[in-house]
Amino acid sequence: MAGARARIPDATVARLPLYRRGLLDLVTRRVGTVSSEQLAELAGVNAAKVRKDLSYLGSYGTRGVGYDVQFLLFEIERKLGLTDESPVVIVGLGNLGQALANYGGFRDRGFPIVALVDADQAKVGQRIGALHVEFIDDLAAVVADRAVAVGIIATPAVAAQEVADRLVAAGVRSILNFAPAVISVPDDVPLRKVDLATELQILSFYQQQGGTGFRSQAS
Amino acid sequence: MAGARARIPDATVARLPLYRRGLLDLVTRRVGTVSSEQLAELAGVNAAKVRKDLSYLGSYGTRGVGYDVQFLLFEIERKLGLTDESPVVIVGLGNLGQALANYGGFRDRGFPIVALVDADQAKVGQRIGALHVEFIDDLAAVVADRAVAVGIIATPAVAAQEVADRLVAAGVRSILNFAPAVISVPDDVPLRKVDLATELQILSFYQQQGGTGFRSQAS
DNA sequence: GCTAGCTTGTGCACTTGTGCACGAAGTGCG
DNA sequence: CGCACTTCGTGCACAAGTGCACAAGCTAGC
Repeated sequence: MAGARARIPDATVARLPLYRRGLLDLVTRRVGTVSSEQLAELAGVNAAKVRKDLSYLGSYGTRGVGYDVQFLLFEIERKLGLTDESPVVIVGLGNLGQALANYGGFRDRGFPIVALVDADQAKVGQRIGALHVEFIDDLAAVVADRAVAVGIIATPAVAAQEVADRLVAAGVRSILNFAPAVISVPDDVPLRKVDLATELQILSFYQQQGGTGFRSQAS
Repeated sequence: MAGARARIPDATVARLPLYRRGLLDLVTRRVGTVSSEQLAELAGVNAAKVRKDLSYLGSYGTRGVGYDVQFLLFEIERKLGLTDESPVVIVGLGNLGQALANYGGFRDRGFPIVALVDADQAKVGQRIGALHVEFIDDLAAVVADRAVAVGIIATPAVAAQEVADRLVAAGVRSILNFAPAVISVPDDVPLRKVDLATELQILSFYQQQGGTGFRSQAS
């Protein structure tokens, strides 16, 4: 019974990309089926959790056999909404923004970067990778023309909220914030924050405490 | 009653850097005391959570008044182990590694990057920012000489585990992994993983579900 | 000193997440 | 066919995290 399952828990959603990566690995290795045990190994979690997580998607496994790699991969991608590409705009092209612009990992996984914008006229026109930097006032036009779905904020903290407002106004549907600032957006715009220094500080705590605690994970 | 409090919950540890950032903000604005309400606003969480989190550190507030900004900041930094700098080595200088090397946010927050290493001889000697790239076989010497405490893995996925092993062998005390791979390290080496594409996939899910879910946060 | 007004610290109930343990269901061999 | 074996799906108990609500404690004004 697949249709109309209960809501997928947040913790499970956060793990689906891990399973997806493991499955992609198996696909390239021409593996046809996988057990919860093996997938758990690949994703770095325990087998019971894998089975429970996957059961939220539907009953896609076969007892005594395991999960069909291709099919499961497809179902996970469908649930994650990765069937179509989601064009991305990066706002702010300091060091971090430039790096993200050059980082191939996004395009490979269905999130092509289609525009770069900055508020600094000195940066406008500059070429980074295959794109050139555009002026932030053109954001609305850029988003509309290229069907941009995701906005990445890589500006200094002080500019983050204003950029977020402009991204939302321009019609971007979700936002990933790298600026070390708390920003607020309407409830219907999913927002996530990544702060590299925060990660180091958390590591520092556990290291000081003498090791163990919070094995792996993040995101 | 400050001494020998119970263990600090993981969820609280993950928020301490947020409070710290808010407090730094207040310091520059010359604010002397702060209420849980205000700090909650700055950190993007609710006030009850702030109070409970801070109570794990000890009873550092004053009823009717709030928390002393300077003092609280100091206590949080002490608990996070940020009293001394933690030198960082970056392994792997592709796009992401180079970006991280140029990103000033680490040094500013007590994590100076003191070495860059790569397995590719063509990259060795190349200058990035104030540093030049060194060969990975010299890792142990580099770590020992410059008291490196943290290793950042920014290599392709296939190399991640081997690099992790070498970092641990060289004496690095904690690891931040940007490679899209699950790696394992000894229990006494704190490990965190950041995967940028994972974040986008999670956003994609909530966006597809029609907005709400998992407001802010990450890390 | 006393009262009015804040703000902290925490007990408690509730929600979410985790993982064991086991029944259900499928495979394959003799 | 029947049996041994594998592996999923899930009920259940426990652990962790959250947030309300309120008593305790502090300040300030008179």
